[in-house]
Amino acid sequence: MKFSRYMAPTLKEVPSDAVVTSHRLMIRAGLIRKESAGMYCYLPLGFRVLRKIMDIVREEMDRAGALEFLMPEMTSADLWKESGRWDTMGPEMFRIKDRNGMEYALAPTHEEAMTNVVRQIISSYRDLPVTVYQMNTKFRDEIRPRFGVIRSKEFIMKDAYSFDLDDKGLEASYQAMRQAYRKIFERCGLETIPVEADTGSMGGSNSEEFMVASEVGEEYLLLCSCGYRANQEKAEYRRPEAGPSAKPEELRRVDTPDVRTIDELAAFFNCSGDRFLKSIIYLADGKPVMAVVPGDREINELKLKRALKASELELAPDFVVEEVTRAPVGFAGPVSDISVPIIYDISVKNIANGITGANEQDVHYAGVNPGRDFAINREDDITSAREGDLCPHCGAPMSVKKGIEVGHIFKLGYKYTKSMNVTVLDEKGKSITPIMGCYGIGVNRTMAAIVEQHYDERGIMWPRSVAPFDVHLVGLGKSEEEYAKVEEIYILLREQGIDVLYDDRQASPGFKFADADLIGIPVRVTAGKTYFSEGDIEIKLRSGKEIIKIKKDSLAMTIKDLMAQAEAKK
RNA sequence: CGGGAUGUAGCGCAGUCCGGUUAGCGCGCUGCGUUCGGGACGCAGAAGUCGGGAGUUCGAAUCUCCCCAUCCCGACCA
Repeated sequence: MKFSRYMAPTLKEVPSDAVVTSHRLMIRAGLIRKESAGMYCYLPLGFRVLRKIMDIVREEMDRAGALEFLMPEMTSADLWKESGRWDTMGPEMFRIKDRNGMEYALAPTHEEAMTNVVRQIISSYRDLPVTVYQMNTKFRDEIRPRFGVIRSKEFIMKDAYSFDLDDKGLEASYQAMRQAYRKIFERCGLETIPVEADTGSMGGSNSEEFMVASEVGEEYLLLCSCGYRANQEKAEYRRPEAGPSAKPEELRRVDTPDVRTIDELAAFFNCSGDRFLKSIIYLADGKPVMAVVPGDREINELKLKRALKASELELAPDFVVEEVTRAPVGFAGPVSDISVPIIYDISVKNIANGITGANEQDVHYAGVNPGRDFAINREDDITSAREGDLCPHCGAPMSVKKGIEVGHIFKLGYKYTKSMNVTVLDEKGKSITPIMGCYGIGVNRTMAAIVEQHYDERGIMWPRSVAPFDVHLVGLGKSEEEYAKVEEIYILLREQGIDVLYDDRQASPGFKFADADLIGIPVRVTAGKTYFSEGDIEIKLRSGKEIIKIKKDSLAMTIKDLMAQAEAKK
């Protein structure tokens, strides 16, 4: 491809709305342009990269035996009603009507649609196991699209769904996908951290996310040297063996006029947040519950929901709090009698001489000791693990990293096959319900994540596997004759099956080098004055410094060797 | 949805507080010339509903009100 005929609008300056590195570089290198919030156009260079990623995904999915489909983007409301998600998906799902008033969803995911086709086709245990997949656009009315292509309203997802006869089969399908995912991300040049995850609104049990460590990640990961790794929303932690060995103080009432929040309390009592028993009233399936956690810990609502076995959980409105505690919001606590069930976080037990609300306006208790001043009848892990917490497996302190989720695999169970009534006959002619797994990769997000992991101050440094071109040929000719000589190289490389972007523009050398570095094609070939005088062509890797000089007849071979080496390193 | 910020040429910005003739600057773009190995230079140009609407005023990018859009921080997720 000749640069002069291409559309790769590189920029020196970044549009002011791009903040994170990958987003800035993708715009600067001319890969994408914003259409509007959360919607992006892929320009030719960007689309090439996207396609390379999709090719890798496709190869590995096919290798794992998955079957590729192409599903409609518009899915009828009936399907969603059948699974029950028409009501539960909420405003995140785009809904549209046709001229007859028929309702559809712009698919945010395809469990229903895939389950629906598959159930029409399978009828016997002989048809299973089967894993189907597609790469297609998903639509989500995100609360806040962000970070360019990392969180957008419209994105390409590879979504796969497995159908098995039993748990054992599901485990095998799940593991096959797990392996495929590892391979895919590895081939894309991405270092991923698989972590235990929550299953979210999709429903199901076992689940793992593939995370790319990054400052712009939206997830917090807890990592332990023993190999335990989990998403913060799921991560467990172990309570330290012995609590602080302070001498128990007398329980006493303290007047605390207008002191409510943990920050205000910490200032008032002049002590750190971990001394407080934060008591929050929730409505679990409509019924009030008090959750008590140390003041410096965050309640993890997912954990709490699970601990309470509730399907709906929300913070109680003020009037409920007032009713339950007989005091304004800010003075709740477990010491004085209270009529609602109380659940304690596991770390509450270790608090000595704590401080908590007295269920009375402007009064707190100090010198509060669990066991003596209140009984812990029900405790569970209901706060988020954090840096330094002890690993649930080995007890060592864990560390925290931010990550971008690029893939997610989970065992769905029977949620869709049951609600949508999918059955096959077993050997004995008896109807059985298959069990499902589901596996997603955010393709655009993967592209952004690759940039996040491969750049320097000059621009992107694409891994060869996903680079838009193999070679960036910089021509530095001045006369028509010199241009013709460079063009010979271009033709020669193309004839050798090498994908080359040839910078044939009339511009200064520095300008062309800067663009080459920005775009980040792994191999740069320069034909300039040493070529015109002595026939020396220069090869430089984007990731390296040294320049190899070479004659024209061995150029193609050398480049192929370089490419093969890069491949072998992986 | 709550909190914060921004909106002036394709991009980056100044001007707005304190209203006043043809709205500036840099990059990019067009033409000519000189350059040519790390974002060259000179000269000449093209390009603007000042986010939109209403209002105040002799006069509005600038003041007032309403609306819209975008970005950042929180709850959703690939």
